[in-house]
Amino acid sequence: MSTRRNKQPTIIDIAEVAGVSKSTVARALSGSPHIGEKTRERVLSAVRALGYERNHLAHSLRSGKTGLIGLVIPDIANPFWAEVARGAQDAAAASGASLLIFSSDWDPDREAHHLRALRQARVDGAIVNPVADNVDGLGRFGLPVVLIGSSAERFPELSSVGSDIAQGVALGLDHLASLGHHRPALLVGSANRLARVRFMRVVHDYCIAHDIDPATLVIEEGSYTVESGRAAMLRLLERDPKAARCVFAANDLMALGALLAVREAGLRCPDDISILGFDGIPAAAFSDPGLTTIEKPARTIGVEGMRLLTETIEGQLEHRRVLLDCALTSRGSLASTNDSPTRLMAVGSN
Amino acid sequence: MSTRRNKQPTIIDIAEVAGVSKSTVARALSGSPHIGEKTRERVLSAVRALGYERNHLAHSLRSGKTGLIGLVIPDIANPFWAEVARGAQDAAAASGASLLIFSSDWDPDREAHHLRALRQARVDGAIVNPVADNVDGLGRFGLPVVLIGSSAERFPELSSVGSDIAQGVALGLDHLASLGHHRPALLVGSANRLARVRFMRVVHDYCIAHDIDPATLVIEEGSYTVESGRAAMLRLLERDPKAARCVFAANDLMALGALLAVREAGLRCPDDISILGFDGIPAAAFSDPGLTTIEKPARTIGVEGMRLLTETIEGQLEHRRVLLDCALTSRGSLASTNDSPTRLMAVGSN
DNA sequence: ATCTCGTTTGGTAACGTTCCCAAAAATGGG
DNA sequence: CCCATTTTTGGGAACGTTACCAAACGAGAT
Repeated sequence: MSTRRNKQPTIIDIAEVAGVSKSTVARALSGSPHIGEKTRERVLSAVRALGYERNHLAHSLRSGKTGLIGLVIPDIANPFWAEVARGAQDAAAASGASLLIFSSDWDPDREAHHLRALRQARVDGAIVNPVADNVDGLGRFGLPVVLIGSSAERFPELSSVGSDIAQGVALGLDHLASLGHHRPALLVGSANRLARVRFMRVVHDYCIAHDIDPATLVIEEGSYTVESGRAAMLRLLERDPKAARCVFAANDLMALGALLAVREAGLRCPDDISILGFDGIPAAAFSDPGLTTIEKPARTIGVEGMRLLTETIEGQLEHRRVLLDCALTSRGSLASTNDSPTRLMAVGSN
Repeated sequence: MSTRRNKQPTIIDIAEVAGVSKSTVARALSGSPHIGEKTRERVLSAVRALGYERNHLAHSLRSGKTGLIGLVIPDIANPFWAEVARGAQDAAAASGASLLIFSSDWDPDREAHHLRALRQARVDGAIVNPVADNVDGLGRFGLPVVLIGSSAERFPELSSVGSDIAQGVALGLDHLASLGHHRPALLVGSANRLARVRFMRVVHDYCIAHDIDPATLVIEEGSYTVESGRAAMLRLLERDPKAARCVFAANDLMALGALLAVREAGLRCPDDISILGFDGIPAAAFSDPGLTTIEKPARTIGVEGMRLLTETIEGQLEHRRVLLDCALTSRGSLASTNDSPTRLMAVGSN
């Protein structure tokens, strides 16, 4: 009946040492007022002596709360999502919760698999960036959920936090227009991805509002990777070397790829071709020229997502949709159309 | 006594529906052979009908295994560690485990805090990149641990997996020597960081072995960030503009910072100054010129760490130290000393 | 001294599993 | 058709915690 060796002590061990019942130990540990001052001291010193740490599993099983939060994002190795994860993690740590992080790789099957794992782990809730079109999987998740990122608006009945793409795109297109680029070529993502549809719709709306015929825009398709951006830019240059003076990419990786392609083609950015990115990944600061980009508030998305989820779990919040503003980060990849038109000739003849 | 509404069903609910005892349900679920074929069918169809999912908490409490693995790294938003995390996560997912990821921010207190949280969550084991000098915290962790990264050798009694820095540094210095750079300037990390000490020792050993006096090496200190690398490079150029023809940075971020500083100073890489990085972060591919770097097998470190940990947990493995080879990724930031000496003049007079 | 009231304590039943042991049912041989 | 043996099933107890209820205790009022 003595303290078991080689195992973590339980409240029963404590009770034995302190000479009280386990109920009393539980009271001392939970800071209940219904306990004498000297007994509390005795229990707490026994706790210190044995190095007791409460078994979170048993606590969770009894109380129904695990202190675990699920985070399902496309790819933790992707700098944007890593930043979101960091924000969520900081917020979670601040409220004493732990994060279970999963990468879905934009695969609905994997997402469903991870959601199931989260439910079985009895997480208190989850923050999810839902992939394309599995409406049902999320619907029957049955736990508090906060959606993050672009595709959140597909589920208007769930709380969500994302960056305001419409505001970001408008910010970018306004800025490009102010430099004289009224009809930038677009580097968009794969046709089957929701983000592409949304990006296109926002651009379309902007064009309508600004008396530009959307049909006249030059569009190339990539898959959100550097390599696909490079290939798309090469296709663009091949299609019409002179037409593309300005490119607006739907994410920074493709923009950086475009930058590589421009250099590869013997052209210069921004002198010959201006490039505007979207996301604000750290790597955009290290390119030459530095990539001017519309920066999504990645870390804040994680923090706010966690905050919304906490409130949802505590039942204080019925439903909310948070849209965070994007910001323009100017580096060197944009030039005005009035700048050195001769330069284009010089390099073109090179 | 009927199925509770609005709650996840338990094996008791299943037992009721299938008209058997909970023991029988447990047997059907665990695939035990001691059960009749038709009863198993009946139970399983009840499981499907109710949408039962086993409560992982109760299972863990009873069995003593949680299927949770802790991962403590300096910063999940750091591309190198994000890549490690991805590798660990893939390996974990393959064996049905879930990862609890924590960022220590190189702070021993945070690390200790996270290790305590992991112990309370009753994780089956942990993969840790230990920060500087808290030998004790890890020693009394009391759970299976695998160390990853550079500082692992501080704890020779624990299994660990890391990249072979000595091999990587030798690879880099050999390569630089083959280009005529026999005495590269060194951009190292903060003096209080273990990684810096190790890097320096390896360089020292290499120099002794190659008849180079280590004392003649020019050394600048940064703190593993782009900005600190930029500042260090600027100091280096100020110290002696002509001396530094080649810089070997202890990590890629500082190398990229150095690249920015070189450009800022009106010089060119690699024509005027060669830069070699260390790590192999994705961003190194997007700079101009692309950063030649010694690439650590980040993702493999995560995968192998997870593999070692699994074996340790299962008791198959007593102790092992795995060292993975680094690889040289050549991009464009290195030039031979024989290349265009006139170029230096031309730019220098610019 | 007795009674009441408030504080402090212990006992016990959950939470949902798994595991062991014994009871029941099915099988086979005489 | 009965007994021995195997297969299948049910009834607990346990994992470590929390929560509720009742018992014990002291103190103050009568």
